[in-house]
Amino acid sequence: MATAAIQANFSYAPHCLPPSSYDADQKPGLELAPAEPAYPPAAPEEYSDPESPQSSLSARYFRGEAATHRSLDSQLARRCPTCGKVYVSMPAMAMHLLTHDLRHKCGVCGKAFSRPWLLQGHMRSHTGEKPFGCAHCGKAFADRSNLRAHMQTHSAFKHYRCRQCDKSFALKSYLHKHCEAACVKGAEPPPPPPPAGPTS
DNA sequence: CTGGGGACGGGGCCC
DNA sequence: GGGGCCCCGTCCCCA
Repeated sequence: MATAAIQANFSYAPHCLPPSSYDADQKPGLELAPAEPAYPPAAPEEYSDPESPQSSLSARYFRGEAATHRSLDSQLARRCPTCGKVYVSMPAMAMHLLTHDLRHKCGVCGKAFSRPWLLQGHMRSHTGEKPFGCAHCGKAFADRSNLRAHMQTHSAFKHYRCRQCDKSFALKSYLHKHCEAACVKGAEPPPPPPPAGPTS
C-alpha cells in the first residue's frame, strides 16, 4: 500500500510454504521475552502473506531482478539517482534517499550507518552489551531481531515447510537455505509460479 | 545439510 | 515534518 516501491514477491522457491501464523509479537518496553507460550501452536490459520509490505527487497532489487509492478512506469515514478530504485510515492522516495546518507559513524571502527539505531546496534558489537534476554533460557542478545529468531528455536512448531520434500523448519531462513542448498538441487525444476498476485 | 547466532539494512509507525 | 523506534528480513559464518 503505502509504499510504492516495488514488491518483489519471489524470495523463495514456490514449493517453500509460508508458515502458519505464530505469535512473534513482542511489545515494546519488554526486555525479556515472555516466558509463557511465546509461540502458541496458533490455530493453523494461514497467514496470508509472508512477504509483508515492507518486505525487504534487498539485494535482488538492486540487482534489478525485481518484477516491475504496475505503476512503476507511471508518470509519477521517480528514480533514486544513487541506486536507481524506483518509487511512485514521493514520501517513500524521500525516506529512501536518507538511506544513502551515512552520517552516523562508529567512533571505534569508522563504519558508517544511515540510521542512528543502526549505529547503536553496531556499537553493541564493540561493547558486548546484550540488552535483550531470552526468558526461556536466559541467553542474551544484542539485537532484538536476533532474540526473536532465537525464540523461534524454542518453539516445537516448525512453520516453514518445503513442498518438495515435506521437511519443516522453525525459521524461514532455514527453509530458504534448505531450498537453495539442498532440496532444489537435483529436483525437478519447480513448476512455473501461479499467475500471481493480488495486484493489477 | 541443518541449526543457530551475529550483524545489519529497509521501510513503516509513532511521537 | 522529522527523528527515533520497531519490525521484518537477509546475508554470512560457524558448529
